Amino acid sequence: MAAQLQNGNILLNGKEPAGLENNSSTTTSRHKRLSHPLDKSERSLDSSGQEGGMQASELQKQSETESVFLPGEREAGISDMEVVSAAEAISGGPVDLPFMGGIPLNPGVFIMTPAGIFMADSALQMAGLVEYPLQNELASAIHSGKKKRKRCGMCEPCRRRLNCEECSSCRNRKTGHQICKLRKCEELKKKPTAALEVRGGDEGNPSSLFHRWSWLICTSTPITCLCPISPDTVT
DNA sequence: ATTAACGTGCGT
DNA sequence: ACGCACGTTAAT
Ligand SMILES: [Zn+2]
Ligand SMILES: [Zn+2]
Repeated sequence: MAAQLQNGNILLNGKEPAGLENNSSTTTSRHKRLSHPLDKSERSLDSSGQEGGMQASELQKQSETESVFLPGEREAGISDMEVVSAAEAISGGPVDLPFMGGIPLNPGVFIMTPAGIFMADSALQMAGLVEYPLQNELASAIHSGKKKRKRCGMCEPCRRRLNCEECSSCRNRKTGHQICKLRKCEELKKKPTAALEVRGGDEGNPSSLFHRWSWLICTSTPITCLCPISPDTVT
């Protein structure tokens, strides 16, 4: 039973058990190609006898995830992605969005949607107003060449919840150790350095989550939140 | 202990 | 440049 507020595990966007980076001199995965290049079949043989596919949590997510109340506007070919973040967060469902984790929840945030008013752990994150501070935190770490980056959780690939099971990554999961190509975070695709800068641009994009949601998001000030919306404020 | 998946280097 | 295999880290 851990389903209750996964994002509640406030890691604090700050320090983790600091001072642990002095083990090996290896930057990360110093690996060598010592094996013969032609032993693929051999590798596939090692099957741990524990694959079958996804595990409980994955399956669970599949079943739930139907409630969508976001302003439809992009419902063309939604397979198993798009909109969900808010729905799940609100419904108290399983929230696996990484950008929700490790963030000091802002208790005083309300979100108004055509479906009603809700309170979110952090509407800002939901709206993509604020980028993952965790990532920012890691920025320095990245520069210093350490620690693995985490998926942003907001890009389209990140929002997919099912492995396609057909891409090379899925097919070679055993040996490849890579996430499904269709689920590979756009952010992680960028070079670590590039990911640090730029980003954002959301504020300028009219079709961004920001513009789509900013009008109904009241920051701070809980209860007294009177959505400051005037007919002419909305674009 | 297991599982997921990032980072890296080599072969192509 | 790209894909693959593997070491390794982070989370369960
Ligand atoms: Zn796939
Ligand atoms: Zn992403």
